[in-house]
Parts: sequence; C-alpha cells; structure tokens
Amino acid sequence: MSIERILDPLNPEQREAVTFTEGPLLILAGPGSGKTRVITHKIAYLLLVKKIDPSQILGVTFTNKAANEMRSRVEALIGANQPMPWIHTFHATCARILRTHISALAPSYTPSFTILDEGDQRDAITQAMKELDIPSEEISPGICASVINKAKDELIGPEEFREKYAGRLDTYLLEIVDRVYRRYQAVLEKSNALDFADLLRLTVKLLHANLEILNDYRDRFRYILVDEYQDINHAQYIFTRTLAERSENISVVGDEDQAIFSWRGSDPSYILQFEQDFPNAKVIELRSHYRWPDGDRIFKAARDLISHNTLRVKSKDSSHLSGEGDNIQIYAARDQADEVRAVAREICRLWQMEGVDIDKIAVLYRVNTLSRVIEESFMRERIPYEVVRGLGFYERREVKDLLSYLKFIANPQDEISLLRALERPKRGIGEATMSIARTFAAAERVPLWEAMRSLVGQPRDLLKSRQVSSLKEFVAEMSGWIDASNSIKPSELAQRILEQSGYLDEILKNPSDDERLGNIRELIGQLREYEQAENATLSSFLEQIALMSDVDQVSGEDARVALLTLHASKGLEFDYVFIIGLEEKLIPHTRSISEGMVEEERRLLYVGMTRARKRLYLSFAHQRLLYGNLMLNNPSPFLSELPADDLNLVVG
DNA sequence: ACATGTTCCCTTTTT
DNA sequence: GGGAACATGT
Repeated sequence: MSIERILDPLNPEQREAVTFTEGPLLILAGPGSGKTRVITHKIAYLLLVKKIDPSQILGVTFTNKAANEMRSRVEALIGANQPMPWIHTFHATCARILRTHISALAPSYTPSFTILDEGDQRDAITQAMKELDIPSEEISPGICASVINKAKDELIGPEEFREKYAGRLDTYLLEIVDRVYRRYQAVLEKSNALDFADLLRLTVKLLHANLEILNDYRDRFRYILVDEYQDINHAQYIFTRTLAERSENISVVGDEDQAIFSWRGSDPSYILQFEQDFPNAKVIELRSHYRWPDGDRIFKAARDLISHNTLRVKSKDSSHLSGEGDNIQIYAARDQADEVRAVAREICRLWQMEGVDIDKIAVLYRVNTLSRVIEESFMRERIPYEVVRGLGFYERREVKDLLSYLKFIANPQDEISLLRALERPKRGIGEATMSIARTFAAAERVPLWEAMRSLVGQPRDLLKSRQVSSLKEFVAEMSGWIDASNSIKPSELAQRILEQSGYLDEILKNPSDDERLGNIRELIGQLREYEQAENATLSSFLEQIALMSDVDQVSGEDARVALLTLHASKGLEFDYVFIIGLEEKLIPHTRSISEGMVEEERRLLYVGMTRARKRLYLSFAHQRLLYGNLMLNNPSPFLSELPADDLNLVVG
C-alpha cells in the first residue's frame, strides 16, 4: 500500500483536495466528479501518509449505504484488518457518543436506550395526545410530529418551543403542539427512548453542556470529513461545526445543485456559507465529470437547466464541456397509456435489439403513484422490473411486532414497545385494562411494566378477575423471556417468543399471511447471521436495525429495470434513463409551487437527468388519470429551459 | 374485541 | 383509484 496507490488515480483537483489536510476545505463536487473517491482517498492519505491515528478521524454520511461504501473503499486502500476510523451516518455517530455519555446529560437515560423510528414516534405522539385529551380531528398526530421534528432539528427543546415558535405558527396550533411536545418528551424520557432527531439534538446538548466531554471529542476527532454537505440540517451543522471549531480540519463535500431534501429540514445555505463560517477555507471545485466519457451532452443540458436557479455558489464554468453524445429524446404523449407504451417499446428495443443490459436502465418519476401504470405495462410486456421503494422491510407490521418484543426485553422501560407487543397477538387485554394499569403506574410513579407486575402480584380490586388472569399470563410470559434473554441467543429468544406467544399460530392460521411468515423468517435469519460476529448483543443488533433503512438492503440479484422516484435516484447512475410525467403540476409539483420551492424542484430534475450516462428520455402526457380524475396538463415549464438544439422531439 | 363498511386524502422520505 | 384511518355493528 503505497502513496502512489492513493494519489496516482486522482486528477489534479482531486489530488489537491486529498493532500490539503490542515485547515477547512470545501469541495464542490458535481455529478460524476468522483467525490467518494476524494473522501476515501483522503482518509487513506491521512492514515498512511500523514500517519494519523485512525481514532482521530471522523467520517460522516447521511445513509448507511454511503457509510458502508466509504468504509469498504477505505479498507481496500489501506488493507483489511487495519484499525479503521469512525465512518458512520450522523445518527449512528451520535448514537455511539450517547451510548457512552447519555447519563451525563440526563440521569433518567441509560446506555441501553431505545431508538424510535418514524412509526414508533407516531404511536408515542398519538399516545401523548390521548393522554392530553386532544381530539385528533382538529390536529392530527402527523402535524404534531412534523412540527416537533422540525423544532428538534433546529435544536429547540420542549421548554423553549413556545417562545421560539411564537409567531411562526397559528396560536392555537402553537399551544397544542407545545403541550404535546412536552408530554411526548416525557413519554420518551420515561421510556428511555430517543427519536431520530433527539440523537442529534441531545448529542449537541451534551457537548455544549459538558466542556470536558466536548474537549475530549475535539481533541479526538482532529480530522472530520462530511459527505453530501448540501443536505445537512441545523442540528447536523452545529454538531459538525462544534467538533471542528478548534482543529478546523474539516473537509466537506457537496453540490448545492443536488440539494433536494430541504423539505425535510436540510438547509442548502450551510454549504453556501461555509466560507463565512471558516474564513480561511480553501475551495476546490472538481470540474472533471467521469460519468460521460463518450459525450457530455446530457450533462451540458442539465447545466443549462440548473443555471436558471439563483441560489448557487457561483455560475459554474461549462466551457470545458464538449456537448457531444446522443440528443435527449422527448416524447409528447397523448395520454399516460401512450406514454407508458412508448417507454416499454423503447426499453424492449434497447434490450432485445441493442442487447443492452436491462439493469442499466431506469425509469424515474416524481410521485410514487406513477409506478403503477409502468408496472402494469411491464408485466404485460414481460419486462423484468424492480420498484425501489421507500417503504421497507423494517416497517412491515410483523417485523415491527417481533422487534417490539425484543426492544422491550432489551430496555424494559420502553413503554412504546411494550404496548405494541401487548397488541399482537390478541390476548384479551384491551383499552379498559390498560387504562387502569396506566393510572396505577402514574399514581405509584413507576414504569408501566412495574405497574402491571404489581397489579397481578397482589390483588387490588382494581381489575376484574378475568382481566387479572389475562394480564397475569402476559406478565409471566414476558418475564420468562426477559430471564431467558440472559442465557440464550437472540435468534432463539425470538423463536421462543413467536411460539409461546401464539404469534406464529396466528400467522399460520391465515393463509394469506405467508408473506409475513417469510419476513419473520428473514428477520430471524438476520439475527442468526448477526450472532456470528464478535461481541454481538441483542442491543447492538437492535441499534443497527433502528438506524437502517430498507434501501440499504442489497437489491438486484437478477437483472431488472429499476423503477424509482427522482429523490431515490440521487447517488445512482444508469446508462439509459427515462423520466416520465414531465408535466406542469407534477414537476414542479403544485405543492412546491405554493411553498416557493420551485428551485428545489428544478434541482430534482437536474439530479434525475444527470443519472443518465448514455441516453436520456423525457416524456409527458397531455392527459393523465391521476387520483381518479382526468387531468389535462401542459408540459413542464422546465422543458423549455433545456437547450432546443440538444433535443429530439417525438409526438405520439 | 374484532369484523366490516365508509370516508378521506393524496409529494418527495437519507435516519 | 386506492390504501389507510376511522366508525359502526355484532
């Protein structure tokens, strides 16, 4: 492993970015410019050439997929079995920090805290609202959740929410959310649980409240590298800036033109202000684009489109682009059936006549519903496809059910998981019983689980005998599993839970549930696999699951056309890309126009277009059946922002 | 407690 | 058009 191996494959700008190690660095990396290569080679350079200790390097990404890829590419450069730096997602990084220090922040938390996903959070907020007697017709748990998450992403805690949000919300909503936020946070605390946003918020709080810990981490992470910097939100920004403030050895990589998540709290202005945050920052623009070796016409056209945006670092120089390559195909369809037919026909042609590998083809769309028509048509035409979906394995009901048992066993304060486990299979414990248990828990100031144990331990006339016996059975069962968890493997525990609880029987009874059975088998298989690793514990498995989304799962064993949203396409590339539904109201989406996010919609199309290596097909339909009504739509205004010379228009 | 009918809404979704 | 979240009846 030599210096040559690290530096030779790099072009001059990349090399400059890799060897500039001392001081703040902003790397502007357009599509296909080799940004991952720069980060990974830089980490290898720090380790092998600068002899930096791995523990002093922190690499941060947004997705597990990106973190895994980065880790394996660094490993390939420095050799396997070498000590590795921390390379994690923001959330996993914070989870690791909190696992060691959370007690210093709040004594009510323990290192075995649970991480709530979106669904758990919803359940918890719904529970909090019920406790407060807030009618869900007036304000939905979903609204509350989004406001609370937004506040948390801005590092605004429940105690200051009201003050900080005054004027930003309707006063009625402000008052309601204020109460829900406080109550929800109380639910989290007593459940020893954190939601995604809390992982960041509380880590920042910890670092700011505790100078000693902060200084430890500042000394420790002397080199910080952040990927996709255009997508950070306020909490993530403060987190990285806080850690980097002393050493200033922070390298961030990003492309403001690909910021497409501001509706989720990401704020692209942080990448624009990097040079103000770090006045002696060096800026390197990666200008070579390796995605288009045979002609960059697609990229050039996409550049023309994005040049209509005003919120950018600077207008980028396109003079080095040749503009060669295939023209962009535009298909003006009469209706969606026509559009889909044209797409299917062309894919068949590429596949069968030109011998194109079918997994080099993707169909992109703005809204998920558009996948339906495509799927129907591909099924008819026998084109193998795969919908790259957001809704995933870990959100399936049966998977969440089984996990809730395991989560509760790992953290018996976790009320949310307890209540979920209690639900299924049905065991005759309903609303009536549980509301008594809850009242009792509140009165005795003990966790719900303790209250339940106590209620069946000695008779108290609070419950009818039938209620006591069902509750007793559940408590006995669960206690048995908690005991067993110390002596048997997690996978065996899961198996035992499924059998003893009757969950398995319930699923076996229902013949339409064999897909669920498969999912449960899959989960147990994952547990078994996980147990092979050293120091594998139930808690560490659960943490990994909590921070893992489905998209991270390996997909594509056989070759298929990929069907995915424009958002999901970020970071991927295909030889042939079809973008369908390029109509007014769809892109830019009506909702975005009203919220003044048209520039982000343009970036979204830019991201989609730049996924295509060889040929790009854009299409729109004059009429489309959407949500049950017929829409007559004009082509997307973005189409007229593309250079006419690079387009081939076909009218259907 | 649960099955069945009914209404409602509907972007995107890294963790 | 369709899924999911509610409401109602047994």
